[in-house]
Amino acid sequence: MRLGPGKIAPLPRGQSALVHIVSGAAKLVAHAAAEREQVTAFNFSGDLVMVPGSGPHAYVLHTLIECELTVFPYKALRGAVADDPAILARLLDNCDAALSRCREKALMIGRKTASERMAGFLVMMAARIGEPRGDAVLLDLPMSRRDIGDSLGLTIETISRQFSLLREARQIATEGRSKVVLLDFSGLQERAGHLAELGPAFSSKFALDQC
Amino acid sequence: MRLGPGKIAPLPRGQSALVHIVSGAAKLVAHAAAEREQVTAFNFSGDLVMVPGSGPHAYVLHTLIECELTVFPYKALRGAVADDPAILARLLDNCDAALSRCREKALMIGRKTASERMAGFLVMMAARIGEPRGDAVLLDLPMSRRDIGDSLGLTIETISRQFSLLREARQIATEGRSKVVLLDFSGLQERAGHLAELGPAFSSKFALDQC
DNA sequence: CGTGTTATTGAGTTGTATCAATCCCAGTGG
DNA sequence: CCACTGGGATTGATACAACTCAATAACACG
Repeated sequence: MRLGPGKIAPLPRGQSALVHIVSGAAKLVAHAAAEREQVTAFNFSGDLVMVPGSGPHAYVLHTLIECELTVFPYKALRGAVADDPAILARLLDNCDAALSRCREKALMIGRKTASERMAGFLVMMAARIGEPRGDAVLLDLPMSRRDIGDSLGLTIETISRQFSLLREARQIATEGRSKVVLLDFSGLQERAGHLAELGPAFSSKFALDQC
Repeated sequence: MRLGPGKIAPLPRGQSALVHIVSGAAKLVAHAAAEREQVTAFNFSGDLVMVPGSGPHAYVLHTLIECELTVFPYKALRGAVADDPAILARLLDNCDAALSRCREKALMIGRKTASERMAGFLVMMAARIGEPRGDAVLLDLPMSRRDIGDSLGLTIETISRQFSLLREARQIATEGRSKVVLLDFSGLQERAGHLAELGPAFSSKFALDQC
């Protein structure tokens, strides 16, 4: 399946789906109420995303840029591989990594300031899609300020102000709407309040989804 | 392993552990910084909890009341069952349920008001440890106001004020510090902003952990 | 080079945190 | 059985971080 940017992935209704992002970038969105959305995860090429089909809130997978997707109805897939230890183990490791990231996200949203969340987001994105440029890291973010806000539990205005503060602090530089240069990576980690480096669950490999 | 109330479960350092709560109740705590903790999950008898051993923040399992625990070093367990599809499938389903709950929690913390979070918490706890009493549901909460606050990303004072508001609204009644009677369950669901009933991932069975 | 969308910046408001007193229970010992 | 006691809970007053509303600026696209 190929989708243009800003599209909603057509998934089977009423049941969970496992989506493989062959290429592109997407966001998994939970709908809390009208005009109140929470971005559960950002996903990039190679990721496997579990999209819940039932529960107290509705989930939707939005493309950020053009995407190639492969969609599996989860229940059927789960039944078909019930006696294939290799695939089960792979799914388990993916799910475990996604759980770790989701917990980190809950901690970030629940107990961190806007400044700490912003720095944590940039460090996380650097681990996912950052390209080293000497001492600095180059990021080309496919998501809007609104998406970042919906991911961190903040408003677009607060995101924008945090970008401005980080620019003033000379920890980042921005080029256009989407490009960000992380000039002081260790400073950002410190600002994020991280105790240690990000582990394997936060890198690109074996990612069921990203937070 | 048997532990009294308010104890920290002794787990192997530097590696992840899978803990089976044979009996009792516990909380999984993430340490953001001094005096800033996030309760990642509450767990009750029968639960399997994954306690991450590495990552950007430190995790600890605290008992709330007396507990019997069985601790497995996760890496060793994961290696030992690598070709056992039944156990892998069980772990996968547990992990999947935990991920669903953690996502709901992230949504709750990121995009809901104190009132909605409090109602959501009570509905969630009712699904876990509630006892029906005619139209009402009886809850005996093993955790303190501080624990609830650390779980919902709020302070003890805000939790206390929300309890008072719910009492004034005649949606709950309280007896002593720990007992809560949910007098208007559907009203609480509505207040929580839930679109549908809680699904199987939120009941007691097959719970890797609770949010 | 318009034109519409997204981002930035400013001013003012608000929900929750913080600080500070009580108050109330659950143990403990008399 | 009941006073004592200490930690948790409640309530009130105030502060502040982030939200909301509003106006301008910057970018991307045709």
